[in-house]
Amino acid sequence: MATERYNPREAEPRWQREWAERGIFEAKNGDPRPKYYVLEMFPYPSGRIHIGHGRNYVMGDVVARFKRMKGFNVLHPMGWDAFGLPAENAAIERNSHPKIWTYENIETMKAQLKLLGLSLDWSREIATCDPSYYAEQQRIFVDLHERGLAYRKESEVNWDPVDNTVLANEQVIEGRGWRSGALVERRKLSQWFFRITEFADELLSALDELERWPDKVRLMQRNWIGRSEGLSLRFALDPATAPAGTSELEVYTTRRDTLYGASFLAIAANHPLAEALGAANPALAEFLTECRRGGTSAEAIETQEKKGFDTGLRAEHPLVPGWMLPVYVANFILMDYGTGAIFGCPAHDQRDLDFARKYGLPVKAVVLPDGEDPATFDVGDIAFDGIGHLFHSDFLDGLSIPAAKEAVTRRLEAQDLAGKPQGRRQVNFRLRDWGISRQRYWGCPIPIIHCPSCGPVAVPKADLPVLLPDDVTFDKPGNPLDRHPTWKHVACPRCGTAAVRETDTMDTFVDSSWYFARFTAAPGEPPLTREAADHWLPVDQYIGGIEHAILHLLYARFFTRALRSAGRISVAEPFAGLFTQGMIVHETYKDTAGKWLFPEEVEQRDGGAFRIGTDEPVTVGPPEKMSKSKRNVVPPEIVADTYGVDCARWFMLSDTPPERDSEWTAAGIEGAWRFTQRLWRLVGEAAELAGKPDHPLSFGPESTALRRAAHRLIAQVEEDFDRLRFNVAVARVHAFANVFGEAVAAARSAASIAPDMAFALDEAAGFLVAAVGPMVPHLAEECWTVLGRSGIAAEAAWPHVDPALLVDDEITLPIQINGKKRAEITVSASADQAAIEKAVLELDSVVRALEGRAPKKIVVVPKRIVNVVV
RNA sequence: GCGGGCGUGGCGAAACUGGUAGACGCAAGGGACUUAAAAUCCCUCGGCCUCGGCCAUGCGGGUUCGAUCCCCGCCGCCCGCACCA
Repeated sequence: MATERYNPREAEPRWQREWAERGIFEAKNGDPRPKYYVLEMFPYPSGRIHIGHGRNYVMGDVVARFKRMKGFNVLHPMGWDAFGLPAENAAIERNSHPKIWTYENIETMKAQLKLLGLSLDWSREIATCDPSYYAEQQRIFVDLHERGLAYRKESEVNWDPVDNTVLANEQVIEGRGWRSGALVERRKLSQWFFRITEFADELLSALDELERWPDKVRLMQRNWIGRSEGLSLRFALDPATAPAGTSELEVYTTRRDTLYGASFLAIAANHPLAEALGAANPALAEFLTECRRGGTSAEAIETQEKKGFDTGLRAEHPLVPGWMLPVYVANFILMDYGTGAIFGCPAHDQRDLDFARKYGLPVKAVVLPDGEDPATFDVGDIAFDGIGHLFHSDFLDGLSIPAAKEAVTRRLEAQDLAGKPQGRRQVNFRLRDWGISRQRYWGCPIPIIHCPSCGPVAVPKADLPVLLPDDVTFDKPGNPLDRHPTWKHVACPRCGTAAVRETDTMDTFVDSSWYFARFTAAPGEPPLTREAADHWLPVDQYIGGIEHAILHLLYARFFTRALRSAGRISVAEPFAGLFTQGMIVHETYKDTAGKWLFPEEVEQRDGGAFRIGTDEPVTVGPPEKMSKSKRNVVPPEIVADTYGVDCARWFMLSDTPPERDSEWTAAGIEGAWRFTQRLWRLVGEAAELAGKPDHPLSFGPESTALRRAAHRLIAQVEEDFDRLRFNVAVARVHAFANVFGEAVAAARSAASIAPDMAFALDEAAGFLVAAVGPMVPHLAEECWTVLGRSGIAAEAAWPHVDPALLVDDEITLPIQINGKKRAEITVSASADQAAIEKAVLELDSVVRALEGRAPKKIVVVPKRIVNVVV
């Protein structure tokens, strides 16, 4: 009997060796088959992985293996996002070197990933900290620098006082550093930037074409880019109040329709005009200082009072000569958005209203909600920002908001102020250029040399790479590169005088902005060739966490466009399909002393939880994201040893939709174990019963029914894989296993097995193995052997479905009376509507339900339902 | 505050995006095999009753022959953004 247990501990390593020896997962660039590029977001080598990290790799692996079976030349690579701060922190702690820590972790994690039986092309493995990787990144930087896409400017930056480095806006979450969690401070520094705003419009409009991206991510990016259409409008300043040499003030507004409701102008505290006025006004200067003290944290902003200071400056309303508006400095105006100045219309903007009430400024409504009486309408304390029509607005009266916006824009475009149109249409973006300078050692050096006479000069490509020096110390705070005795001192490549290297390194998000392109180069090829990149890109299916919805995914999109404009590649978008998977969560356990316990230390019985060994009661907490600190982690090694990785893979794919969080439970993994064993038994038994069958001349009803189920299984699972609905695919396999199990049981108890049934059993077993192959690849190989198939399962073709077997010749239709199901009828699939109606009306249950009444109408939806209406 | 999503048995979930609500699994209960256990197999499993029905997809309306699905109004969770003019 072939019913001995399947032993994954023996079989899994054996098949992994076999795959590696055959090299079947190594993609070839010249392969004539259609390409398919599947990629999971590459990991940061932080130490060890737990089973929670495995989910997206397993999902990607199912796709990769499935597409391989479908005949694609699949690229499924893996690498390491290896630069970053934790390595430096670890180096400080252990008095070691970031490189040592990083490469040790890579080794550990690589072994763990290999344990999962992933069909990865390890021949293309990369680590971003490898000089061969960052050398190319430096060349790209130089290319972008030449095109003005990388530039340097003095700017106020987000400073993380714990990590001692600068953060991009995207990396500040609720006023705190995304990694350290420290409250971010503002500092002024000279920084390198990537001109992502150059592509703001493209990055926004191209989102519409990313149809295989989640709507949620597209929306988040859309909001982040934050396009607004408005009017840039210059106000003439009253010469009597304006500082010398200043005659006008430019504001940006989207609500130019409400211009007749204006009651003040406000400028940012760091607006040049505010600074000029402050020079002559000590009280104002003091107010400006106070504004600068304000924190940028969410709490600080929320609780911060809206404060203003009347500068005494007066500006003339552009549409009403002689109407003078006061100019305030206000602490809520941002210098880096628009022009750093606004006009306030309190009636139709809540913030302006609060400000106006506080400083006793007029509130004049100019948009009337439809249906309101103009004589009695009053905004009170809630500004009206809804839809309505203009009133109290001269030539705009009666216009809708969009019409009024257009009318005002036309008028001000035509109106002259100091020889130029007073207003001009302007599109603004919330998106800021990407600051990439980091005052860290363990990153890609920025290939720039600062010369006292030439200024910043790019390192000539012939001199690249700028290598990180190994001999650095971490005993003092600050950047080790900066205090290295010799590294930064070089001659200016242009004039030869003594100069210094840029000691900042690049944000590690730069490293991950092009790694998918780096993978397209075959081993031995140059790191980024247009030919290879154009062949493989875009990535057909990208898989990773939702937490990268903005940061990584926006940067990678920008970088791809930047590479294209530098002539390095031809594609504009890096990822054609994106999938954001949910996390694996696990209950948490605490002992009586409040110490976290690992799941393997806890036993659950009799409705309680107890510590194994001591029997001490354990407090069970709700499922949370697996994390080392809470110890609610499951190491892959333990799962592999106990159940095998196929079992873990099966469990990870079962039950929960892949985009949702999934709970890891002991009962769940047990269930997966039972099913994998059942698969093994069923296939083994079928193989034994069927022998080596020939194709029979005809099929009886039983064998046909089994074949229908098997062919339908393949068709359905194929669709499920294409839509990444792994949980549904698993359910279909279960359902088929039930059908198949009955057929096997019937065959077992039969006196003899007819040739058609022998064939059907063998075919069904093969289809079942093919369907589960991408999910449980090791088990599939064992089954493949048992079935006596040639070759190996990983290289097998996806089964061919006979379309004739997908259509039933009889169908069962539910029958509703007035929309409620009352009966069923089985008819020939070719029965026409009249025949169905007739048959339905003759049914006992229908006759009874009609109680002698004549049906008003009968709705027959072909192949779906019959509804009799009385 | 703005934007978005989600509410289906004890639990995870399905339901061809308007057509038999609860597929499939987990847990639970009962049974078979066994000296016993494990393993395996079979049955039951949304609620209520008069065993033929009635009520059930967060709540209340609506559209439709027919609504988990579409529309309107609530309630409750979750996520993103956050002084963006």
